[in-house]
Amino acid sequence: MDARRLDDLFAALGDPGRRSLVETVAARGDATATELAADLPVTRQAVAKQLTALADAGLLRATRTGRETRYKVTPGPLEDAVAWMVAVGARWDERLAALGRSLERRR
Amino acid sequence: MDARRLDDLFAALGDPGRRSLVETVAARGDATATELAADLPVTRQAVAKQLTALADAGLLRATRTGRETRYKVTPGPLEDAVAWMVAVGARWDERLAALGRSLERRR
DNA sequence: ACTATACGCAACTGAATGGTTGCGCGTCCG
DNA sequence: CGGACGCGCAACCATTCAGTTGCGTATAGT
Repeated sequence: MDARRLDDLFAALGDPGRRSLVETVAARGDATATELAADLPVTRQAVAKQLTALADAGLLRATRTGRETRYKVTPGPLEDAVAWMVAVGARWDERLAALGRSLERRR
Repeated sequence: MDARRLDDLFAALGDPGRRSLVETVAARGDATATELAADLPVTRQAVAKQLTALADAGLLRATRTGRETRYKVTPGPLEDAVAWMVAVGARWDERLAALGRSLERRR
């Protein structure tokens, strides 16, 4: 488990605004910075910054086609985060332990 | 799912130092601020602040006995975080979807 | 009783960060 | 070709926050 990657991942998820962005992108399937900014009280650049941060964390993937760059969800890193939580909490929580076994089985 | 609680939770987990603290407490079973600060290049107050932040997020529970307050892990909130990740990523990742089904079954 | 220990609270400082504005560059379309 | 659209980069500002120092208080041990 790469600790450095987990750092970026959790830090990215730590901000409510960024987490909300991930939710919206997930709901839409994909989206651009300007599209997302249209429904938010912030500028496009602010959203773009957050999106690049999320992309750096591995949560989103940017694909530039023509003059627009679309972002979509790449849920792989979420598994690492889940794995960390299970590793920490399994000892004290039976449901997390069960989840850990389920995760292990699927590997 | 309480969004407010998730905010505190992810924000608490977002800091590498704090996450490391959770790991150490989990490994020891329980610990005090001074104990943890002894192995770290920071002061006790710094650690104490982080511990109270983690306690506010619901990840740790403080128990004062005599003149010392011991912290231990309360993994319940981690399930909420896992649930959020599953909700976001299940559509794009079969393993997360499977995890979601497993989580649902256990409810 | 006296000292050492362990803690919490408050004020301060420096760094990180979210947001803004301004600008320049590539891309689509009339 | 020329204007509009979409994006990224850079500088700047305000806020937040982690960490420190200092102090007061309660508990444990001698």
